[in-house]
Amino acid sequence: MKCPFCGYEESKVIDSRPTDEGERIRRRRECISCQKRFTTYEIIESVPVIVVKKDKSREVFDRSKLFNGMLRACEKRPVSLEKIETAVNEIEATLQNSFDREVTSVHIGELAMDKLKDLDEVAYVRFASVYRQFKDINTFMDELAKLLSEK
Amino acid sequence: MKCPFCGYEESKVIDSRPTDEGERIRRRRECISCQKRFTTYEIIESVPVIVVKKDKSREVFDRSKLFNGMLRACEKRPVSLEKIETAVNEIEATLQNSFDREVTSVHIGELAMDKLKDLDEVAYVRFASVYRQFKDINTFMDELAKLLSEK
DNA sequence: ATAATAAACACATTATATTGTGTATTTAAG
DNA sequence: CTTAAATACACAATATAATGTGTTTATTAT
Repeated sequence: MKCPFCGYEESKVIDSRPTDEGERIRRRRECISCQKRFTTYEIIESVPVIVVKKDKSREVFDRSKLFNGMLRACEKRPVSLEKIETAVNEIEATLQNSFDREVTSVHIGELAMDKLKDLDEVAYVRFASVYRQFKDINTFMDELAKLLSEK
Repeated sequence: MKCPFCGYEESKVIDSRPTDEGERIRRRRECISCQKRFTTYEIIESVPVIVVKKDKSREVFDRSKLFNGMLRACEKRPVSLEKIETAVNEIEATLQNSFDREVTSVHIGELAMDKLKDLDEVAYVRFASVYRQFKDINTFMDELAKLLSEK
């Protein structure tokens, strides 16, 4: 590993300890060239889940959006909140455990539909028909208008 | 290192490569217990940078705040997560390499705007408008008009 | 569409990191 | 101000990671 002080490309480990109950490894390194010491951490690759929509735009996965979408689909249907919550938990876990950094909105929609299919057929059909989103420059203009009016 | 899947506390390295010109080490690990694989990165400990805000109050530089601000600006825009991440990395590196332990929030905002200008004009205008809090509304509208006419 | 780049995978050989034990020092908390 | 926790440091014995080479797949750019 490159030395942060002199930029030399080799350093050796002089101490190595697990931290945070094994979640990380802290290493103390020493530069081969300048002998200066520094600390490093080995961490598990962070996987922020990003949703890629049909128009290729991206946004952070929002659990509550998914929850609300599924809840709307289940309106006046015999599906308990607990069941929806469980379904959302399972979908979220699926996204976290997949090592894809980006997931398509279509894929999430499919996961949601799979769950709804098992929960309630009517809710499933509703969701399937509503799961469409179009965003363009007009959305942007709306946001701007809102910001301007606040001023 | 603890397995992110089953939580078992031992895993072994099956591949190890330097990345980013030796700035990091990427390792591919396999859980001793469940055999599932995951990726880790060894990175140099970040030296805390202090941000001086407009009201002269100070706080530790929070990378994720900058990331989120830029991500918000890019919301529903065709800017990949990787590009934002790269921009944030470069800004963070700039801050780390500056000799000053303290940086103004204004300076960070300018660095972010410079990056966004190259990534996406709409994102840039959004960020700039929020960041400058509409001090010069006409300049802002001019930029917007320019963007719309290009469409 | 395709070329270039990066990540994932495999495997063998060499070299280096890990771990226990112990002390000292710094940092955070009461 | 004192104590607990985390970090830094040292060293020796053992186990594991690093590296070269090469193939495959996935991602990004042209």
